[in-house]
Amino acid sequence: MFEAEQERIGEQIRTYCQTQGLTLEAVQWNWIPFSGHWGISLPFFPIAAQESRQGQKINVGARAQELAEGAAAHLGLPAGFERVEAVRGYLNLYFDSGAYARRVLEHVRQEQERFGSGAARGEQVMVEFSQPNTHKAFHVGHLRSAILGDTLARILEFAGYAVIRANYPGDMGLHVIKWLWNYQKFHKGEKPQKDITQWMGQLYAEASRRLEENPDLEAEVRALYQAWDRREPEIVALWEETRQWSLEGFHQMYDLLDIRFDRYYFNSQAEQPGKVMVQDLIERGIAQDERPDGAVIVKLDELLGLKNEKYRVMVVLRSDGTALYATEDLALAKIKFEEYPQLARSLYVVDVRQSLHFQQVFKTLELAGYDWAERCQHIPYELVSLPGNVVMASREGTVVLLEDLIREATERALQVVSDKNPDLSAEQKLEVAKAVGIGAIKYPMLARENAKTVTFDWQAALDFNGQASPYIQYAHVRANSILRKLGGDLPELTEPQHELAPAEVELIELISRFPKEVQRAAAELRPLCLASLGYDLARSFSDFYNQCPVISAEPAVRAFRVHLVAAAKQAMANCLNILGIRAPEVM
RNA sequence: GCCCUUGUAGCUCAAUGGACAGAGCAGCGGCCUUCUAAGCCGUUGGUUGUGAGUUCGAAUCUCACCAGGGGCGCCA
Repeated sequence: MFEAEQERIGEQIRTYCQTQGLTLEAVQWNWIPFSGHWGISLPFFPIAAQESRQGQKINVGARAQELAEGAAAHLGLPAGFERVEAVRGYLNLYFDSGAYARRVLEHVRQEQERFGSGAARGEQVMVEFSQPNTHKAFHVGHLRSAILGDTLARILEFAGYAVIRANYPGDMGLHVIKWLWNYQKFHKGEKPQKDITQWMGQLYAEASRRLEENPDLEAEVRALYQAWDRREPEIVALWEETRQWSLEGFHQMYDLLDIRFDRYYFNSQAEQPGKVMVQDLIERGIAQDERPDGAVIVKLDELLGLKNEKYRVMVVLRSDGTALYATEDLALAKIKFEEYPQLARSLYVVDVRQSLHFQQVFKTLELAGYDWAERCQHIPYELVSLPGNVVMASREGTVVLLEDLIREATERALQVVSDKNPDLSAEQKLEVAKAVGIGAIKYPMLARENAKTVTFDWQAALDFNGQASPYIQYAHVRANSILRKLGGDLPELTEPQHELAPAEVELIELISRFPKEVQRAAAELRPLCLASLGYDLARSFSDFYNQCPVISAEPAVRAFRVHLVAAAKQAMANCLNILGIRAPEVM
């Protein structure tokens, strides 16, 4: 937020270093830890070490301190700062706290819900996520891609990118045929009730069970698959109708989760174009057709002349000529860039087990000469497992259905809100329960490194205490409560006339960090940065809330603190919003 | 066999290569005539899997090893 000053001082330090016969490459400012004041810090060890490497016999620590002291003397006291010190090899510059505080709060007041957002970059990014299979249940295991992808899209958008949110449902395959077979034979004419995906999932499980109990029936399923391949109108019509049911079911789910998409691509739509691309690869000698004895493959390591196996061999078409996922992924990538030629990046939020697959697909596209291949990137994430390291799988029956989880979480939240705040209207209570319940589900999936497994257990998921989203929401509500009680417009914002309490200092510091953390989260594609900051903000606000009275404070102090409360509330709201979690006004 | 990934407090997880490795949960002890106790305060808890290396400085980078998870020609 104060880059201009930092840069100017960085220049001065560089000049100072030159007078010492040293070159300072990049000025990397750090935060000053455990200071209780704001400021920026620069270690002089790298420069001292530079001298050491040039053969001078020096004590690096002592020399760093010497240089820091020299730099401090050279700088004097720059405008906007109230103290400069050299400590243990670090140069610390402390902002003029009154001016700094006013500036942060003023900035938030002007930006409001845009606070923390980056300037538009004019760069288009597609984020593909969720990819649910139609004709199947939607369980907690599917949740991570949906939530992670949605939040990444929000982060990128807020950071200044033009984001296209894409979904890619698996709407064809053996699982769909099985479902259709079971429906035709045992459920003809039935229509889904209110929990659509649950019903679809039940029918799928039933189909699997029937086939397992009586394997002879698989001949019927195969026959049906062939009918589909011939595109028999009756089958196609049934597929289209039932697929729509699934999509409606997904839509209900996304609605509950506040997740939306701009564009849907379908598995089935990439099948034929994929086969065309494979034919092209064969003709150009990139793919090898080993049919009828083998499949169509791309020998990636061999083509690249690699000695160690890395990309291995990718099968791009089955020996019977039918398409695989790989076939379709080749086409899908191309379809995306045909539709959006300006895409700077095409991201795939897909679980980590498919890392090799995506490396193969992207490398093959690169070999085929598509210049956009290098703009494709797989964003891997680990799965959601159950305690005891049990992976959720529909077939094993080890799943927690999403409907059940959402219902349970919101019911639990409703109970708590009714208990804590009985005066709210039934409508308000329900709204709060949804915000809290959904937030409690989302937060643990975001406050974790993408590459780390999320272990789902009911107790932790429904625990609304501690480091969880209800804590942040609650802090937001408390801030709102103060503002509501004071009512009316905010007084004029001036520099604080009182000495700021440590809790005020820390809170302002955290608020000021938000814009940078947004950029970092976008650059690293890690929602965790913001999940952590949101929690830190809430904790810091709670601290302030307990130590610094607002309403009962004397007028001058109150005038300043009201603005601090408003800024903190805005920062927490923006942070929650970017995570896809609602910030209620009461709870 | 090859590749990827994880290992931090009893448990779940943090920590832009930087100054004393931090939270939550669980445990124990306190705090509601004071802006919502979904909160706050106090307290207990660590040779960052092991061993080397790079660096002025390593939980973080490199290598080896140990342990868990995942992936490796027609599953998705």
